[in-house]
This record gives sequence, C-alpha cells and structure tokens, in this order.
Amino acid sequence: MNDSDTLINVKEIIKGLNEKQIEAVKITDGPVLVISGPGSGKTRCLTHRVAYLIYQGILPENILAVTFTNKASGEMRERVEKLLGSPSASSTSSEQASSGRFMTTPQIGTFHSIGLKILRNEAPQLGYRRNFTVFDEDDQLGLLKRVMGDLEIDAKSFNPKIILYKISELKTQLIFPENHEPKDYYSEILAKIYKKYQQELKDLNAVDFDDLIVLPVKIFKQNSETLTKYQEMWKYILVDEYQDTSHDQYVLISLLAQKYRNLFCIGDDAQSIYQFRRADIRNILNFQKDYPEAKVVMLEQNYRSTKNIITAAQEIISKNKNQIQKSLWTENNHGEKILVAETINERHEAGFVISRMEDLMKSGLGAKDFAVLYRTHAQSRAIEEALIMSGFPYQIIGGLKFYERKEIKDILAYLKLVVNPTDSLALERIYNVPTRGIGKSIIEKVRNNSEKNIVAALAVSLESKNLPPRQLTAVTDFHKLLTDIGEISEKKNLREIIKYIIKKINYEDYLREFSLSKTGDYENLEDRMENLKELQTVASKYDDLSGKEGVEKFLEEVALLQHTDKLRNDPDRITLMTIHASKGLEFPVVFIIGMEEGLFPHSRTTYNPHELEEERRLCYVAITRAKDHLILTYTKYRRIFGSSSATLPSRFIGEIPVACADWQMIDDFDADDKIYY
DNA sequence: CTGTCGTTTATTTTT
DNA sequence: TAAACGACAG
Repeated sequence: MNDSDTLINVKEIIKGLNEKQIEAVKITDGPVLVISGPGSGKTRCLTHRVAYLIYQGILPENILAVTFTNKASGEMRERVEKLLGSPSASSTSSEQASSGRFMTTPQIGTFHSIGLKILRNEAPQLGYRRNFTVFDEDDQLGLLKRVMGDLEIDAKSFNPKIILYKISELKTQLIFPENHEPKDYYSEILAKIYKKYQQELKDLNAVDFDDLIVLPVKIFKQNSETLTKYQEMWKYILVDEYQDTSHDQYVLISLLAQKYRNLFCIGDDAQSIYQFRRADIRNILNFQKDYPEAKVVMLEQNYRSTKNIITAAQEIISKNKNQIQKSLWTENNHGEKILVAETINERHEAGFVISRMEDLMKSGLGAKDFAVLYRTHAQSRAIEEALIMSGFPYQIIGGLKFYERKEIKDILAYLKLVVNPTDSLALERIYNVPTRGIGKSIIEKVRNNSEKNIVAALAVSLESKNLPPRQLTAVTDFHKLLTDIGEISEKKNLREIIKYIIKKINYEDYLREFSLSKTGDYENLEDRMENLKELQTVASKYDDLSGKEGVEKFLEEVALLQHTDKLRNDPDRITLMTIHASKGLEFPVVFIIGMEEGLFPHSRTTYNPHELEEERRLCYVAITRAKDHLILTYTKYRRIFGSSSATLPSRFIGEIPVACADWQMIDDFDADDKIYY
C-alpha cells in the first residue's frame, strides 16, 4: 500500500466526523479518555478509530475492543467490517492489494466473552478442565441453596439471594475465599458459604459470571508469562461504556494495558446507571489519576435532540455533585416544548398517553416512533391494557428472557449433561422432568456415591441394588435415556440431538400437561411450543459441526447471550421498557410515565445521596432518548401494592427550566375515551 | 412424588 | 394486588 492510498483511506475514515471526534480517532498511542454525551456519535467514534488504527498499519489481531452487551459488540463488529471491507467510492484498486491485511480481524467482544476466551485457554492453571460450564444466575442460586443446606444454614435468617449478591460483591472486589478475613458474625457465615460455594463450583467444573472476569485476573496476577502473552497480543485496547466497569473489570483492563498503555476508554459518567450492578463510577472519574499522561476529549455536541430537550437534560444533571464538568449543546432547533402532564391515576395516565399518541400519529408518526419509559416493570401493565384496548401494536422489552424460559432451560439442561456429565445442577433440573417417578431421595442416594460423573453414578446405584423395585425401573430407564442421548450426540448434529431429546422424553406431551391450568385452559402452550421450534432454528446454525462440538459451542453462546427481543425485527410497534433498557436507544417521541416521588426517584434511594444521584442520571438518560417530543406524566393517586395513595410530583420535574416545558393538568383529554379510567 | 394452601414480599439487571 | 416460594398433607 502506498502513501496516496493511505491518504485516501484516512480521508475516507475521517469524513463526516466533527473536530473532536477526529481528535479522538487520531490519537493512536497512549491513554485516551473520551467523555461522550448522549447522541454525540460514540459508536462512530469507536468504529472509526478501529478502522483508523488498522489503516495506520496496526495489525487487527493486536486490537481488542471491549463492550458490555452482545448487541453493542455485534454492532461494532458489523460497522468496522463495513468500514474496512467495502472499498470506498473514491478508493482505487488498493482493496485487493490490501485485503491480505484484513485476513485477521480485531477482537471485539463483551467483557464476559473475552474473559471466557482467556479462561478456555488458561483455566487448567487453576485446576479447571477446559470444558467447564458457565453458570447463570439460576444455576448459581440453585448451587448456593444446596451449599447452604449442606452447611445447615437457615435460608430464612440468611436470604440466599442476598448471600449471592454479597459473594458476588466480594468477588468483584477481588477478595477470594483464601484472602478474605471476616470481621463479624455475619461475614463469618458469609465467608463459610462463599468458600464452600467456590469449592463446589470447581468440583462441578463450572464457573459463574463473575469468575469469567475474576479468574483471568487471578491467573494474570500469579503468572506474569501468561499476562505478557496477552499484553503482546492486545497492544491496543478500546473500552466502551467505561463508566459501567466494575472493579474487577477495571483491574483486568489495567493489567492488559499496563505494558503498552494504549488504552482508549469511552463513556459518559452522567449515564452511569448500573452502580447497583457494581459499576464503579470512580473508574472513569479517576482515569486521569491512573494515567497522568492521558489525553481527554469531550464529545459534547448532540446530534439527536431538540434544544429544549438538551437544555432540560443539562439542567437536571447539573444538580449532581459527582461528575466531570461538561455542557451538551446542539445545532438542532428548539423544537416543541416538553409536555408535563398531571393525571389522576395510572389508568388515566395510560389513557392520556394513548390519546397523545393518536394526536401525534395524525401528523404522520408511526407506532415505531413511540417509546414509553418507566422506572419499574410493574408500571407497564396499565399502559399495556390501554394499548390492547386501543388496538395499537406494541412490544414490551424485558420480562422473561428467551433463555430463561422453562421449556428452554429444560432442554438446555439435557444438553449440558452431554458436555459436562459432572454438572449435577443440570441433573437436578431434569431428573424428574418430565415426571418419571424419580425424586429427591433417589437423587440424594445417587449423589452420595463418590462417582462424580452422573451417568456413571446412576450405574453404580443400579449395581448396588438397594433400590425398591419401582424406583429401580425408573432409574434404569433414566440411565438408559442419558446413555442414549450421549450416544446420539456422538453421531448426530445439534439440531438432531435436540429433536431426539424432545421426542424421546415426550416433552411436548409433558408441556401440554404442564400448561394445563386449573381453569382448564392451556396457558402459554402455544408460546412454549413456538419457543421449542425457535430453539431448533437457532441450533441449526451449528449444523456443520459435529454433535459434541456443536453442543459445546451452542451452550457457550447461550450462556453469554441474552436473547431478549425476539420481536425486534417486527417493524412497526410501540416500545415499552424500563429506562435502564432504553440506554443507547433513541425515539422521535418519548413518554416518561410515573414521574412521582417514591417511584422516580425510587423510595429506596431517596435517603442515600449517591443513589439519588444515580436516579438523577437515570432521569438524564431517559430524557435524552427523545429526539423531537418528550412527554412526562405523573399521577395524583397511584396504586402501590394493592392500595391507592396520594403522590407528589417527582423533584426532577421541578428541575426542568420553566422555559422548556408546558405544564398541563389533564382533567378530561377526550370525552369519548372515558372508558380508560 | 404431587398438589394445595398459606406466607412473604414487592427497583433497576448490559453478562 | 399478585406472584413466587416453601411447608405439609395426600
């Protein structure tokens, strides 16, 4: 590649970026912190930087880009490929000549997928086998309950969910069972549980989500050769959403970047809304302390929203003390004023939202242009009911995720046993699904013999002949079933294995039975059958892999994937979701409902200044989702936990500058629509 | 083992 | 209000 080609390409990469973005893209060496306000072109900045690095001659395989979600990394990968792959209109035939350089690709992935990648290679250093299973939250809780049961710790005085949260907290702080010094009674109990939990995980040859980050850190700390290997591999590191990194993720990145210090972090402290998930805002606030030589670039121009919206957002966030000073601005029009509406109760509120939508639709907007945001899931119901009545198509983001559904988890449990026959948690899920007359007591007996491999353990129990006849047949059949599945998975591909399992255990009949509710209706049966089909469709991606390999790859993908939005390709729907779920998205029209003290900010945060600041950031995120129209509603009375009580408007409403908004009391928005309330 | 009945508890949840 | 869980009887 000659100079003029490079020049053309660089020009191409930089085209359409603003001055600040160009600056962020072009500082290739040394630490860089980019503070990117909402709608300031963050993803563009990231992707163009990756492309720029590569055009500067940096090998793609030396680049690591880390995101938080699969969606974000997918998007990034796609856009980088586009930038690199398709020859630009003005470029010459350099494409062929340079294409050899693109044989390798940059490593783009989520924190957890990167951690998993490292761990698959290095886990033996810590005594794990390479085919370990990744536990999701359900698995973790199941294991924890078992551990607590074994330790005879009462689940009433020690809530397993809280214990799990505490363990995770310790892990995130990189406190391991061996270096943990409990200082009071509670933490002593906790330490005991933690220790056993971690040991059991290892015995099951399993890791939890935290381990995916924490264990690589552990390896890097104890083996400098391994660390060096990865430092040499990833000389250029980019981190997206840096404000959301937790301590362990921060350490992981710090270790990797230590040698070459080419660390590019982008994020927005004002959009940090995951501290309850252990995001540590200090990571971004202290970046310049950690890297005194760091360059800082501020992306403050907003391309998304009207001036009114930006002004309101800016004003609200300015009430927070802990933040990096910045001021958003936009060249967009002032636009319409923000509408703040007082309604009577949640049904009235819902009715009002819909009548506003109807009005806006008259001016040419479609369902997909609307989003209704709320603080808590429970608020979606009133809106949903009103939408059903009005007949508008809608989708709710969140709720039960695809891979968390019973029918999916059941089948996955069978598959897990194929790959990791020591996964007794998977066994616990399905030993009696479908009903086959095997209960807890039998499984206890089986688990008590020293054989860790479940199929083998079953065989041993059969040998020992200390089972009554009916149980003996049940266990014999079950053992045969597992062996058969094992055999099939040697010969067939994933899709056929799944099909085989479903058929062999009569799963559809079982589901039918299971879905039959007291009222005699089949509850969700269609959905469930649909999901089974969907599962097989996803599985067909692995058709050309051999059985076991396909199962492994598939389970891996599933473990790291949150297959939330099946409806996403459905083009024209009103979107309902929590504010948290809305981060990173934008809509022409945004409704934020339930703007009341105690709901938003949530009552559990109002006494803690830090948590209150997070609520305010949440409000900032919500407001900045809107491009053109922003409507905030609150009710005078709201039903909470059954009983209705009077409420006060959210303090955030009072923080909106008067000039940006119209206040309205909605008494009667449309005489015909009284049915709504 | 299975179903029922009472008790408990109610933010947000990128992986 | 409602759903989710655990205890207990069948």
